[in-house]
Amino acid sequence: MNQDERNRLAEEVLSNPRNQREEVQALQDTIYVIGGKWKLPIINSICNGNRRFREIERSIPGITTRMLSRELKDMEANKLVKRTVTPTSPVTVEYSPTDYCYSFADIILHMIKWGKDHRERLKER
Amino acid sequence: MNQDERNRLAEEVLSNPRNQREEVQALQDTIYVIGGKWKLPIINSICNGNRRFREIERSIPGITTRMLSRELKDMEANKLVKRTVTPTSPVTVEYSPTDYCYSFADIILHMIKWGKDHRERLKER
DNA sequence: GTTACCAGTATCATAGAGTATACCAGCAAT
DNA sequence: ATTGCTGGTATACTCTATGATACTGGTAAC
Repeated sequence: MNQDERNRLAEEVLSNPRNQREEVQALQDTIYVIGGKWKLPIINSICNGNRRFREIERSIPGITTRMLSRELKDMEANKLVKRTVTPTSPVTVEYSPTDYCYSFADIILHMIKWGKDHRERLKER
Repeated sequence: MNQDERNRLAEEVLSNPRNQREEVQALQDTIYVIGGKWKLPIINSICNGNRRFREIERSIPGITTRMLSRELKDMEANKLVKRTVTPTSPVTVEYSPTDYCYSFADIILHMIKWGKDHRERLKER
């Protein structure tokens, strides 16, 4: 992201000093939806093409079956993912991203970038 | 953020499918640093020009003195903010953002934008 | 018939994130 | 002398997000 682009976004997003309250609100709303340790990694995994439960599970080191199950339910309720069951035998379950889910792409990309830069910075010492 | 810009960022950040692990790592590192309910609102507040303890506190509805105190200590230890004491009487304490702190600007801007868009979406129903 | 994969659920335990409330010393203004 | 500001601490409590472990019912492969 270059400075021009950042300025444009800042101008679009940040209104005037008076609306700081509104901005904090917006920030906290977002944190509420994608907060916690696993939601963003899950969104990222599904947006990266993982669809099946175990596939998603394996793609996220450290997550437990229980947490994945809970988060996916939560995210399905919030229309972040779509759960499709195909009645093969045994049943095939697929999770797919919604448009809503993709609306976090920018945030996730920036967070991945930050994390990578962070590692680099640590290495340099 | 337009599609071109997004593609450029995606290309820069997302390597190839083989490095999904690394991406999850990067994402989780970032979540670890700015996770929780208050860190991002605090960073945002300080980057917006708030400097004094009570000033920051008042700018973030709902936060308690204790949480702000804890988080600021944590963030100072992690070089996210700088604490300056001026020996006036009584002493004046100022918190100021470091460059490191500003490196979250993009993420915060996008999260504020997401939160605002989210509210709009809810209104429309 | 044993092992392994799928998509989960059930149960129990726990650290630590977050809340509530009160309090402190130093100073200024009324 | 009382109220209110500053920059916090202290104590006690709740609660929920997360972790660990085990289990299930169906299927297929060896």
